[in-house]
Amino acid sequence: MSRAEQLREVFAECGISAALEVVGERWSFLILRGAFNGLRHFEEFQTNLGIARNILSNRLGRLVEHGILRRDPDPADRRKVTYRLTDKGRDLLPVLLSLRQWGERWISGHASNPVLVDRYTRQPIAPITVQAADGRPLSLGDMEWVDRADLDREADAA
Amino acid sequence: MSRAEQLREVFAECGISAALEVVGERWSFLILRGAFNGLRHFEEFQTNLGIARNILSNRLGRLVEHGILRRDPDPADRRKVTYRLTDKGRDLLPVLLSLRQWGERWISGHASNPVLVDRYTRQPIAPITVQAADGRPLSLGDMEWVDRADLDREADAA
DNA sequence: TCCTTTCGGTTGCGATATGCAACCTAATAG
DNA sequence: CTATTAGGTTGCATATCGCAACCGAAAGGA
Repeated sequence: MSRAEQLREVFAECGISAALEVVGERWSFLILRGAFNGLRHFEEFQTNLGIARNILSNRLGRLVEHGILRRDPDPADRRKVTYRLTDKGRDLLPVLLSLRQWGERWISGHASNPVLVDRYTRQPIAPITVQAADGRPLSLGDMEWVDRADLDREADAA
Repeated sequence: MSRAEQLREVFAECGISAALEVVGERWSFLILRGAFNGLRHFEEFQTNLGIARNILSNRLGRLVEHGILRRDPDPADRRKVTYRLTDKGRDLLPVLLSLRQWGERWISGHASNPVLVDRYTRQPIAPITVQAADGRPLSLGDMEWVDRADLDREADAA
């Protein structure tokens, strides 16, 4: 396989493409942010985010389809529908938070409100970093992209 | 300020909105992924990602404008232009990696290739997690959203 | 009971973004 | 001195988006 073919395959099967298929549209992240902040109903999302109703409808539908939100009727009021995060959706938190921290650091220049704190110590959460298996923080210079086949071969040789 | 006004302000000034203004378009993340994987030239991005040339041109321009990529002429061949990550761009790595890990876990179902390893131990990097200031991993139940003013008041009271 | 409001949408329409293919200019290669 | 390569730009068709108006079912109020 040529270098070019290899790269093309890499890009096609990468988890990033897969993830972007599902949450890549402009409003998806903002809807998820809303859900993490406690929004549950259509009208709440609409008025708080300022999103067009048809787009919101479409995005909520997609997120439900992909198992990121669950859609349930509200038992107390049958007009209402509640949207809430599934485990799959909740697992997007590191993505949202790292994006938020980057935006705070490099674009808006200050911490946003509200702050996400450790419930017990009341300390804000730490910046999200890339770490080694043992927990050491890694910077780009400490890391290397390795083809999985090569990595297996290294392991065998050792 | 009403609860609704408060929330609306929260959403408008949030780091996520700021970040999405810059890297929120569909192809931006994929271009950045390419840059992290060593792509440098227009034609490399175009053939490897399969992106339309006009869109690629536009996105590269935007990323350069926002200081995420640097655009330099290639000293060896004056037809060529090299695009490379700035510090601001490199700092997006946690976002890219957490998105990739999520896609691998919940969509494609398997680890992508190539693997990012610790250069010295040859171990793949750890899953990206949310941690407390002291490094303890936190799950959603361990955390709480707090208004910054309230948090300051708590600190004063203590 | 009838009237009004709320909720979660859908529909129509114009503006915007996207993808594709052809074309262009400068620089290099042969 | 011709062909090829690199990095775009242009035109055109299509897809997506945002806005505003509308809708049906369910509550709420008199």
